[in-house]
Amino acid sequence: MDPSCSCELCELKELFVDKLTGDHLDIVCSGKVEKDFRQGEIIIKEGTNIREFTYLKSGLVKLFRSDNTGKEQIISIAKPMDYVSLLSVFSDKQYNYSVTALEDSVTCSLNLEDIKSIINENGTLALNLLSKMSRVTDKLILDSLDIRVKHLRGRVAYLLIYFSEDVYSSLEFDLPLTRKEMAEYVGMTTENVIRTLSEFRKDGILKIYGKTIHIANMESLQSIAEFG
Amino acid sequence: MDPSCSCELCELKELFVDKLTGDHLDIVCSGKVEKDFRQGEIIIKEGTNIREFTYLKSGLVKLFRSDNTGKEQIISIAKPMDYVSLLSVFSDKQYNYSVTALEDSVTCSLNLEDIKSIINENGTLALNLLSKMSRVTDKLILDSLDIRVKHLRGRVAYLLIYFSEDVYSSLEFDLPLTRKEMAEYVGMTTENVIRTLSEFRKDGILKIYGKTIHIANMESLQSIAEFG
DNA sequence: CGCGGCTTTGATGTTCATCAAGTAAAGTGG
DNA sequence: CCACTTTACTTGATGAACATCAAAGCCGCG
Repeated sequence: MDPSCSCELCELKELFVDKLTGDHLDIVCSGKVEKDFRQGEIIIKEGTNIREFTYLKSGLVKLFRSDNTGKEQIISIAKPMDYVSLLSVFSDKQYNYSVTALEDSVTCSLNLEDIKSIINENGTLALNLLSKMSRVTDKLILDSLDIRVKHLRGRVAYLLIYFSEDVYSSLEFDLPLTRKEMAEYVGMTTENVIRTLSEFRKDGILKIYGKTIHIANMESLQSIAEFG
Repeated sequence: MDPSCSCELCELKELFVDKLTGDHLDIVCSGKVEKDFRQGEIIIKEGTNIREFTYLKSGLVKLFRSDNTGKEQIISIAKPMDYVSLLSVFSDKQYNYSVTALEDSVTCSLNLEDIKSIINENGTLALNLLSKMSRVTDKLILDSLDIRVKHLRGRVAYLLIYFSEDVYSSLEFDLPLTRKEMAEYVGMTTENVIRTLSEFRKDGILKIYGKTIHIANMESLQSIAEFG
């Protein structure tokens, strides 16, 4: 293996690079493009052509789409190793959603045609991708179904637990979303996100300092997320 | 190609069988199991192990899951050529949803381990599956997002148009779902499904004879589905 | 028949969005 | 660094959308 290829150090290695050999590895390694994004910057814009296979190396991003009236709906929050361009990549010509950076982020892009032709010749890689993709979309679908049946309190609780456990691994963290974005994610209004947070604060479940959230009673929060 | 293999006649041929050769074809053809189901019968039960790759040859089925209180939520309606066991197959050990027949149906099942090992050696098939899977799950995700932002009238209109255009290709058809199931699909109550249907009838958009629906004004219905 | 499931309609109450108004925080230009 | 503007956040009041509860008609089936 080419020791000069910095993919050696990438966390995606085990999923991707380890399955490649010789020419394929060269194609991927030499064709890759790393990009830095500052918080708030647009990574992918709805309607543009899909030419690359992009994934997130570090940071945090949101996937969202705009409806006919211009209102935004957040589809998903993705952290490193959740592919960014997994949705649509193999089914569509154009992105039907946008991606922006919630925190400073680094992406790595590979030429999609290259990837496709490599998959064509490498079944193991393909099976890996199928499995990875299946996991990601399954979670997305189940989450979306979950959100639909929950009341507002349950939705907000759900979101806070997600950040606490899956993203920051801490009971105290800075919310990477505005109140408005939280609303766009779980399908409610900004006002009611705020009201629900205030209720949680009054009930002693949360301590809130602007964007900083401290979960004081995780058990209550979890039971609200489940049954609320 | 073995002329005795009835897969020759299957509609799935172009997606699947055409990509296979020699031994692989034999494995798939000889290992396949066709099953008949009567309306209402259970095809797949939530929680059982995934051992087969199952798809629908004819009929109509519903995918649904049961929440902790026993209430059912319909995830999707699938017609022939929409894979039945696409969700979860490559990511999970067990089904996290059930499938039952809405109309008399015929399925064909292949051994999942066989399929996986074939994919492992056949990148073209894998790429096809990736693409097919991507289309199916993308649609599921976008539909779920759509439903979340629509009002009740919009959701019911949406469902009626789906049956009229995608399933029965006719302005008049028999609803394969009970009112209760319609409610479970679009996330509302049975009473409000009925009320909404009655409103559409009073507005001259529908004619309703029990389970038989005649769409009298498709344009109105479409505009309700889009903006309601 | 009569029982049980599906359907329908009406009355009532709750949840949530909308509207309005005000405070705090964060940029922006002089 | 301070006035100024803009954007985010917060709270209360009101009304609309929707769920829940209750009751009755319909229809197939034993």
